[in-house]
Amino acid sequence: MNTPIQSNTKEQILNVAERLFAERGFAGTSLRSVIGEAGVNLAAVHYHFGSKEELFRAVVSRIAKPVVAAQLERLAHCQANSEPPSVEAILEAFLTPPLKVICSGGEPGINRAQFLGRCRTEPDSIQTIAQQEFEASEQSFLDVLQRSLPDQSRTELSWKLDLVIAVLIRVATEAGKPNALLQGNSPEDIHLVVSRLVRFLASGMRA
Amino acid sequence: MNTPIQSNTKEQILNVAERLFAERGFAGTSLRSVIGEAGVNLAAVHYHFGSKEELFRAVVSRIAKPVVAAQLERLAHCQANSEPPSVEAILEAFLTPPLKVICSGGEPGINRAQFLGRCRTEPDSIQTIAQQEFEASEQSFLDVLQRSLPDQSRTELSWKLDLVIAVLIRVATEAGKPNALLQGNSPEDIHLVVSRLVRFLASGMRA
DNA sequence: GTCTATAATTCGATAGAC
DNA sequence: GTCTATCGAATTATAGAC
Repeated sequence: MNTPIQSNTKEQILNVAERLFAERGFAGTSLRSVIGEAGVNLAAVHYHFGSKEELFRAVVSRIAKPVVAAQLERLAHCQANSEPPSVEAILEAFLTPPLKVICSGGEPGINRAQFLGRCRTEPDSIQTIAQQEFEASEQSFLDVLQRSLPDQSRTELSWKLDLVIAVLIRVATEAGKPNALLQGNSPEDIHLVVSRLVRFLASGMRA
Repeated sequence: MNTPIQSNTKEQILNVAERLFAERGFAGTSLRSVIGEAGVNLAAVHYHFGSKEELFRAVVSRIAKPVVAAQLERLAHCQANSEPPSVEAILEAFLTPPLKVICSGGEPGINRAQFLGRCRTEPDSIQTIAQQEFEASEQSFLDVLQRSLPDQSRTELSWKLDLVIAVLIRVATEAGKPNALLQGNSPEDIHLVVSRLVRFLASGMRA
């Protein structure tokens, strides 16, 4: 069984890049600072990722992929129960996966939350990269929301979902801090927080 | 009249620091990059502000002071009309001043919005500095909210107000972009956006 | 004082040996 | 896959003409 051992260089770079991007932002993080802490060669970054932007995209993608998959699965599940689903069910499907993934990671989890928050204050060219990774999910949720709230324009639902995401990211970034909404990372903790957020947001979506 | 002319060195440093902190974050901004663009000596920073952290606080403070003052004035005004005021009136008093200040500045206004967004993704030690500058206002609004919504615990109102701020900052940061909620900066634009946000948030505050 | 030319640095990216 | 060496672009600093 000569299964080629996956070098840990790639993952090492991703781990350091995730933390440094979270701490210093995209422009503030040089590739040389990443390879320094990761203990790898500069050329390895370009070999594995191609460019700094693609490295950034890979960091986003590693976070986004399981989240988006879980969101779409939950969305399909609640559509199977009723079509269109209630606003509450849609919000629950949207909010639960990111909170689960981000909270179940300990120290790296905090980095990921901070990283996602950072993405939204980056210049447009970078913010777009992050946006693209979550776009498929957001469009699907917008489609279902549109059917659940047919009286509202796409534009209106669009900025409302954007504000839902702002709330979600704030909760994730603050997780674990004193007085934060989200303290532990047990399924019960997450379920409680999601139901509170749904109550906080659902009527605003309808308004 | 030997009134000492206020050197513009201090303001110059503040202007450049505001922009660089917004673009690169606290850690990503070196004092040398600030003094470089400001055209002043490194020692001037320590003379006027004492340290990099205090410079950061000064930048926050310059943004926060007029915003907080206007918020408290509006809060007092709506308390004069009815005590306790409605949730809608409280939210309107809270949201209007920052949107006005941030939107009426052109290019620097965008910097300020981005800066405030950045603050919330900084490490705790830095985030705390920003928090302190807005604390007086937030406490006052929490007090009034508490009387307006006596059934909810302080803790509950606290995280809800925190999410209101997350929404506010998102709207400010996105201002002017395509599909953004806030496009222009006329009083009518701002009033329309505030009323939409109040509708989006008010029922969630009560839930 | 202001402007231009250029030297020095930093950074992302690539080629080629191993 | 990893390394050394180097390129080209962008930025910053300095020198010198006017």
